[in-house]
Amino acid sequence: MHKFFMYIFEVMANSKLYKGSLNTIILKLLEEQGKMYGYEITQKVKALTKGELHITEGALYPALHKLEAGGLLDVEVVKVDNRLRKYYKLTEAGEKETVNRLAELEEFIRSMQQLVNPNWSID
Amino acid sequence: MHKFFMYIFEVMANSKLYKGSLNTIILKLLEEQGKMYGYEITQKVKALTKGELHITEGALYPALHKLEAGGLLDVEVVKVDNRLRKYYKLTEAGEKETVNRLAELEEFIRSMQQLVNPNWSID
DNA sequence: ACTTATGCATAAGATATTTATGTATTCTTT
DNA sequence: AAAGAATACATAAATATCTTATGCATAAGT
Repeated sequence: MHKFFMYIFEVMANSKLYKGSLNTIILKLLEEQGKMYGYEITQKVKALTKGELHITEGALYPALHKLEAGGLLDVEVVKVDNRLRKYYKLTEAGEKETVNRLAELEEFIRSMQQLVNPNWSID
Repeated sequence: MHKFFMYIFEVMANSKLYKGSLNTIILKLLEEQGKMYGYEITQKVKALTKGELHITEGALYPALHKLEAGGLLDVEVVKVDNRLRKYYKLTEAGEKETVNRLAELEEFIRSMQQLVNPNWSID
């Protein structure tokens, strides 16, 4: 792709990822997909959100390591085409935590809609 | 209220405020209400979200000061019952910025729903 | 050959929040 | 009347989460 268009795309794709949502996104994707590796997650998020949300590697990899350290994820290292892939999947604890995080996120979204879209609220 | 029940309430009300959303909440409330003071904002958010979202003072006051310093808010100090109130309202720049922030937030919510609620997505 | 894409990683810096205090007045309950 | 709770502001230290920058290495495209 030409550099100019890449620049344009960069600017367009600069939609904010609200802090705290990354872990929930990771957990949810793993719940759906079974297992994924880091790079795959970044691409999947781009695809699902049509380029709106951009997961940076500097955020993703530390997050994966932390989730693993916290016992929510298991890793399996695989070599494909002479390159490493680290496949992550939910542990049992991870599955339970995913339910909680999703409930929290949905609650947050509901709350935000009450604030932002007050015609839905009672008062 | 008894300390035990306050504790219980504290725990219950511990729903996460995703980082980055506070400024947008402030701007949106001011857009709706015209003018508000800090303490009023904390109470309004509690009321609108039925206790789900809890804006801490340690986050709110610095945020208000920064929005003011950035030219998005104007202040008016009023003495009521021998106590100070600092009423904030949107400047013209603040009104414009509110539109942008709300659009960003709605875009974020849309993206999250695509991720969390994939039955709405195309693929 | 050179660039882009794939795939991992980490460190430094920025930023937004929580937690912990602090001050002071008024209202409510015992 | 005393004590606690609510009202109203504020700030500093600690923590968390992210961006930006950088690094390494292989494969694929141009």
